[in-house]
Amino acid sequence: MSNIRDVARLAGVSVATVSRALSAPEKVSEESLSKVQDAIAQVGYRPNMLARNFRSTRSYAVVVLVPDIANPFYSLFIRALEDRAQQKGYAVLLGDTRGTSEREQEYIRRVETRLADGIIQLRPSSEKSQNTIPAGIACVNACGCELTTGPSIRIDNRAAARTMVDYLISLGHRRIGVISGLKDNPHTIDRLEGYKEALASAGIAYDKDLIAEGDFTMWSGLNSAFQFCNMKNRPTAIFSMNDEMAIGAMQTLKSQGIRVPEDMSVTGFDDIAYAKYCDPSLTTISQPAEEMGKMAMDMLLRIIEGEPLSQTECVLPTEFIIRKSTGPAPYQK
Amino acid sequence: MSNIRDVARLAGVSVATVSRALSAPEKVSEESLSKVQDAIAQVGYRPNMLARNFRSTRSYAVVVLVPDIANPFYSLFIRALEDRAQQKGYAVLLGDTRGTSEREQEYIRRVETRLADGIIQLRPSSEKSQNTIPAGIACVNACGCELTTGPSIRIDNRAAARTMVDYLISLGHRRIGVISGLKDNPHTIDRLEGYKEALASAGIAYDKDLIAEGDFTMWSGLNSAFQFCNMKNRPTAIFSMNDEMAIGAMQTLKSQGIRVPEDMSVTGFDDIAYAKYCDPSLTTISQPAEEMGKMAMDMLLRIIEGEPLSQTECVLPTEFIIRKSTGPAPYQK
DNA sequence: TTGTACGCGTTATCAG
DNA sequence: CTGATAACGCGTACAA
Repeated sequence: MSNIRDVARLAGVSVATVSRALSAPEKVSEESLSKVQDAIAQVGYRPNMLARNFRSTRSYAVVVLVPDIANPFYSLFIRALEDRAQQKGYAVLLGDTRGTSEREQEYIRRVETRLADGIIQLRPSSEKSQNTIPAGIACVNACGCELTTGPSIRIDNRAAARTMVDYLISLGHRRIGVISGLKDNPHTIDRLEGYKEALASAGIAYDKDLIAEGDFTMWSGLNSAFQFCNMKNRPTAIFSMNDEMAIGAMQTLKSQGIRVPEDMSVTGFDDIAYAKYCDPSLTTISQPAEEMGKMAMDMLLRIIEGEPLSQTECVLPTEFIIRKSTGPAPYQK
Repeated sequence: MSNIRDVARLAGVSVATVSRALSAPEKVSEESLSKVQDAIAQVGYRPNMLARNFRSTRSYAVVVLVPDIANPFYSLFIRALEDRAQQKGYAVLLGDTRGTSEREQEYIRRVETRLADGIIQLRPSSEKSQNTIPAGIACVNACGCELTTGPSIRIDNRAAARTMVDYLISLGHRRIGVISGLKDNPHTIDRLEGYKEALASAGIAYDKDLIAEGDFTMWSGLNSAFQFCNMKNRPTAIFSMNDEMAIGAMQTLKSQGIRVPEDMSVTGFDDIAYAKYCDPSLTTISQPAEEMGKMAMDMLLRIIEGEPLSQTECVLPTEFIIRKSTGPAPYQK
């Protein structure tokens, strides 16, 4: 509970000297410095960062807005973000929005009231999905899409999806079901685009009955898969827009006696930790979450500190990972 | 960028009145109130919380120390903690320690320098595993064990483990392998105690060769399981100290042609989301993470605000969940 | 190199 | 009910 004045008094110097001893030791004589250090140790002085932040009108904290922290895909991002922030002396304020814009508003308000210096957005935003973050607030989207406005880090979702579907087609699949995210989710849109491109270039007609709308949860994957099981002319492969839904879908298929990949191939997206361990292990697209988080944080801090940005949008490469959930299309009568 | 003085000037009142209009509107006349509100709207005033916090020597933030945010078990806790903190007007500072006490120190320092008002510890701590949190810092362990000192929320790990092993024994298993966490981890110690108790009361001798040390990761479960596969007299059941290791272990068993549960039963601990969806679904112990997080946060905020604690240690009930990874012991020659 | 003095935006006290 | 003013702890011109 001691303050800088106590230290100054004990050391026999002024508060200014103590302040300098802490933030710019080279501007203080050896003698004063050691006297100050002794005094600090003696009274157990800890600078009051609340006061320091107040003075500098900076909180040295950054809000990370995440739709759901329990989603393992976001966990990877957050770990990278936190790591980087810590390195640079910033704190991460966790903002689990639970998908509601109401909660999002509360966190935005934290920036407006100076409790945070900026925002990392972990939700794909575009012009359509109303971007609720007011202009004038430092913000980087670490998980963007093609239509994202403002600074962002992203992958090429369309190209990645296309790669995946091209691969399925190369295995002989012609009827390829899709388990998508919510219809208006920008990732859904980009990835669906890639799916359509792949079909088109193989001369396969797009059939909207092959699109099942999920919401990126395992549970929705489980349900969507039933839709395909019950079709008279069911698909021979399922392109799921994330790993969790793919895993849920495989569960359903197994329960219906459909073998993966012999009877039906299944693919995921994201490459969460579990994708490698599920049964069969999942063919998927790996996102460089670590790298993306790091870059997003760097970009945000640069904006906050008023440094120039070399680029405002950054597209990182994905990795296509073939595992055991995919195989040749079964013979169709 | 406008401050309370600007508002006061525009509204034609004093700064004190503006301050009161915001924090105690009932102490201000209707007339002044509306003048103030108009002025606030007009200049787009946002109170500077940095100044407010400085004034009140409180940051209204709480550090959540977590060994690894990517661990799905902790995610559930964090979600509950964040939810509760948000409700009560506190922010959550994410403190991913990556298991290092160095990082832990940095976050403790944040409390000492007033950047946070207290700490939620999501690591089982005991007298032995040196508790690095200095006295005088408000701290609650949301994930305690029997030896945890200070305020804590926990489950009865020993009893839960015993319930699980009793169940395996009731299925006819006599040789029950254990995949433990690190040896000195308090959870490991408590759960191992429960294991031993169950064996003892069934008159089964404890065999230390049946204990494989893991580290709570899927990978370590995968490895540990090999140890059992290769034994001449291999166990008929594996009691894994968390779900991830159990899932890893099942992967190994499958790869070795050992069927679960026909040839070998496997059990987990925690009941993470995947436990229900893996194949076969996992018999496990469910911890009330939501409730635990909520209670831990409530307890911490009570300490911070100087309110009396009705109890300093709280033990919550677990749920024993039987799924498909366990079955009768196979016939042994 | 060092010290003095002021300001940052807010709340609390106290007198009106 | 209202207003003037003194804190809160720190950084930093400016003067010495």
